[in-house]
Amino acid sequence: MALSSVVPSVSRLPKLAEQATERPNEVDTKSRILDAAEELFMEHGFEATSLRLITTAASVNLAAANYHFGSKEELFQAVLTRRLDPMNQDRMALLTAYETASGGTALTCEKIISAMFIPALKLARNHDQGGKNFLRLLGRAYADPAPFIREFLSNQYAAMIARFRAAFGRALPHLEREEVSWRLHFVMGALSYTLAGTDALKMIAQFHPEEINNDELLLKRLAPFLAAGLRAPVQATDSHQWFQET
Amino acid sequence: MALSSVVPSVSRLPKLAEQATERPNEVDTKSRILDAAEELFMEHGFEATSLRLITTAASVNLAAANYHFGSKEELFQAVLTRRLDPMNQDRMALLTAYETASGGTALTCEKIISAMFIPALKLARNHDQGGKNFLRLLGRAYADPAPFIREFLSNQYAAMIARFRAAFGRALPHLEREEVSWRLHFVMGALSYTLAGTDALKMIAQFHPEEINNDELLLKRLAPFLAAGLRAPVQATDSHQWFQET
DNA sequence: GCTAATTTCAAACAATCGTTTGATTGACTT
DNA sequence: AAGTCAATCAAACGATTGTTTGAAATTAGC
Repeated sequence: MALSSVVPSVSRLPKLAEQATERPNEVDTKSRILDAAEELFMEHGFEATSLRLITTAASVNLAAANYHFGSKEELFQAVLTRRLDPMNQDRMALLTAYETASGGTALTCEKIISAMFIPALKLARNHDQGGKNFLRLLGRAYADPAPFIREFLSNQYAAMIARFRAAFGRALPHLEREEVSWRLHFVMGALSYTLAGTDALKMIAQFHPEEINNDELLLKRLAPFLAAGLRAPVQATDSHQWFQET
Repeated sequence: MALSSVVPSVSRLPKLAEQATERPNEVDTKSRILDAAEELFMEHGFEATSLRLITTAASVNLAAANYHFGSKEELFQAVLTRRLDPMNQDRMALLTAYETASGGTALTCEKIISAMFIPALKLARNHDQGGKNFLRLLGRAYADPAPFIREFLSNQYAAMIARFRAAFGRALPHLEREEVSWRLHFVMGALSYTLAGTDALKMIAQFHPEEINNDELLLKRLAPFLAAGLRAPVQATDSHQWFQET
């Protein structure tokens, strides 16, 4: 917070021109902290993860976390932005590509859902970068009550949500704007819950213990479910069919 | 933990036969702690809520929390059990009532979803008991990474989940067991995410600022979405229609 | 009214938290 | 070679955490 520079210079990073064959996993302190923090925040949550746990796992000094990121909250935000920002950029770029390819005709729900999920899937496949850990961390962050987390995510997602709400509105012209907002909300809910929870992983292990590419299997189950929900007929406002006891 | 009795006797609870007109909100220490903990756990999460915050809000001594509940974790579990156990009992009882009423014919998805949601709705309507706070707390707990929370919820939900999975299996005979498990998982996800998040409340305030009975409006949007998703056609296992780039 | 059990209370416990400090290291510029 | 500046380090900061203690207060049983 009172740090002189959140982005310090690169004078002493990797001993400069060291032999590349020396140690392949040797990266700068900043990235080591981010990697360790990503895994530990996912495993224990924000409050329950101490900076000492993170810096020990990263094999760096305790003060390095505050030096490079300012505070624990800023470190958490840095962990999220590192992957979340590119992913949402990919989502919007893919949606734009679909729309220009289709000419003037409205996109199908399937296409729009693909534009949301393919970038997430691509991130999850980045095993060398621990992308799968990040998706679970993201799902947890979405349910975290801390105000600074909710504000941060709200800002990060605002542009993408607005973009996809407009696309769904064109794909489902018979739905009023409010209904489209609700259904997009439910889509995001089922997605983040599935990515965050451990239950989904348990189910995959139960039914397909040999399966490696978990996330594609997961989204292949989720996508038809969501597309059908999006296309559901609207419920009459005064209807009580759902809530009569018998 | 090392307490002599987690369930102490009732020797000094409400000053015994005090005048009922004295103070209507005068309840025993144990309930005061539970009420304050329910609200504060929902607002700040488990780790970020200190026992001093809880006991101060409840106007009781700090040591009373450990005396009556043993530990902070046991207090959290007590907060959950107090409402979760009766709600899940209600859900299963309602499902049984529907099944006996229908004779031998299988229930519709709408009926089964009703059996899941009506008890939750009934709990949310208990304004004198702060039931709405509890539903949001429950949704947050479902995304909490703490192992003792996940184990506890898994045990609490196991019987109900198994009961409803069987009902959905009979309602959707064309789906294989694995697919039914997945879709039930997605239903639980959209529900808990919607109940836990603040976004849903913001949307209600945005579109219906005058509306009071928020939860019924919310579930009236959610139920058709989920029912359509449950009835969605199955996706071919080798199909790639969802994930091709163009 | 007396004893025993239960509950409340103020105070302290050891441990851990995020953050800061000041010195030291090492690579760069001039 | 001297000096500059970013980076690392051990150590400590004050504050807060969950939990425990032992005495005081209140109630229940007889």
